[in-house]
Amino acid sequence: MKEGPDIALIGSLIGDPARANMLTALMAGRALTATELATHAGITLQTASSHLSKLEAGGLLTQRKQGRHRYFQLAEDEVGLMLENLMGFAASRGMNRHRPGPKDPALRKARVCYNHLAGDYGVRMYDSLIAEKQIEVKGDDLALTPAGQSRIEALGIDYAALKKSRRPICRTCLDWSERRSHLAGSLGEALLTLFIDKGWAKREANSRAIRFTANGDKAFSELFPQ
Amino acid sequence: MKEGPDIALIGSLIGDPARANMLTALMAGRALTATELATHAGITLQTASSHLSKLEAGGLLTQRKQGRHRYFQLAEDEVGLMLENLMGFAASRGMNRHRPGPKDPALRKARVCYNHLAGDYGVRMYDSLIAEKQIEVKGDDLALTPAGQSRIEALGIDYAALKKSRRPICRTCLDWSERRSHLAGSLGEALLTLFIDKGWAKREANSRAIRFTANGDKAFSELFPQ
DNA sequence: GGGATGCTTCGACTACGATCGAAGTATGAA
DNA sequence: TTCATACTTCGATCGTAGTCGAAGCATCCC
Repeated sequence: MKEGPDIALIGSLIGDPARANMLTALMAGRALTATELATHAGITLQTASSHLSKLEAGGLLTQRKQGRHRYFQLAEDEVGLMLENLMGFAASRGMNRHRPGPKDPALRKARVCYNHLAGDYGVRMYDSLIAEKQIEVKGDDLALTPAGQSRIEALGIDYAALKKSRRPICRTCLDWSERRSHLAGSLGEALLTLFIDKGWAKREANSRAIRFTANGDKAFSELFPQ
Repeated sequence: MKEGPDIALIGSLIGDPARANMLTALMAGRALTATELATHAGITLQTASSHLSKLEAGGLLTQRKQGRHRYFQLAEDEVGLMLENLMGFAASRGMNRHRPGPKDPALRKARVCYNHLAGDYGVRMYDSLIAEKQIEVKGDDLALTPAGQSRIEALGIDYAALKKSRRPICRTCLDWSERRSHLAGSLGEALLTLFIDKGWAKREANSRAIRFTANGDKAFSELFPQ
């Protein structure tokens, strides 16, 4: 009895609809203010404030003060991974809050998973990187090969900077729409940033969806052939 | 707003301490009766009954009637995997219900994860199988190699029977104590059953811990060298 | 300074869900 | 049949957590 870690604590944190909405909104990767999160959850600012402090106490969120705003975001990569995993499970049980709407296909095609690319595009990129041996599965985690390293540097990603951080560079994340792995970690983040900086892809407002431009689509397909 | 699957539903199911205790108890893999689960959770039978019907409605549990008993167990492999994943997250946040006690080391050494072996032994077995190319990572999932197939048949496992089932034979599961992968799926289950049938290992009562005998220890090390 | 805006804290209300006693159903044993 | 066990359903109670109004800080702008 009473063995192991306390899953009830996290469960209850996620279990409240208002908090779940906030977390889902934060899965889009942007840091959001308390007011924004309140409207996302459909509650008043006071209530949101109380929820946010609980989520922060539980280690799911961190806040940054900037002027008179407080920006909240998911505390670490692990939080995003855990949430995506839960979403996958919920989706597999048919626990959907909405009948699949017009937005759904866009989300399945390409979306933000906290800070990296997910959906069909995310999986395609991952598969391509594996097939071309630029990343490889090493025991339990993912590693960048020398070939992969020079490749991403050619793209303009600062490998040294990635390496300096304590965060893992590569890591897998389970996709709830595709039910397949895609690339997370600081490299996953850097790649998504790159696509956006280059103007290949754009985030849709108030959504996790990512829209690729015609050029971006072409460039992406060339970079990551099927 | 309101995108994606409803994580609040599962969250709230897991979020109640009584239900979390029941689920944790069921992670030991045995099917338990309502009365047993009630004592595990420290509540009366009536309350337990209400919780159990909720968990069943949520698709986390299934029940089997046997005489006047009702045996409850986790609905599918996915449920166990999801719970172990949550435990891993909770453990990483230091959310423990108890100060690490005397039982803790035993659990870390070898324990049941729903229906397969986890802990140090589970990870060792997994690593060994990979190193000897008896299972291999194939894209996103695990596959038994021809060498692995004849190997497990030599051990007395009915490969044809495993293959017939719709369940995946091999699959990875994230270990919350080791933070590494170990082998789940029907093969994982068959192997654990084998160890117990051969008398190499024994389940401890009312615990997820598994105790290997001296002989079992030796046999295990020979079968799965480091 | 004065007046927004953004957010937190306090206090009170409310509703939902966990809880258990009591009664009801089903299975098994004698 | 009768009694015992295993469990469910009903009904009532009770606590707690979510909710918001009002007031209190903090920051920024003019």
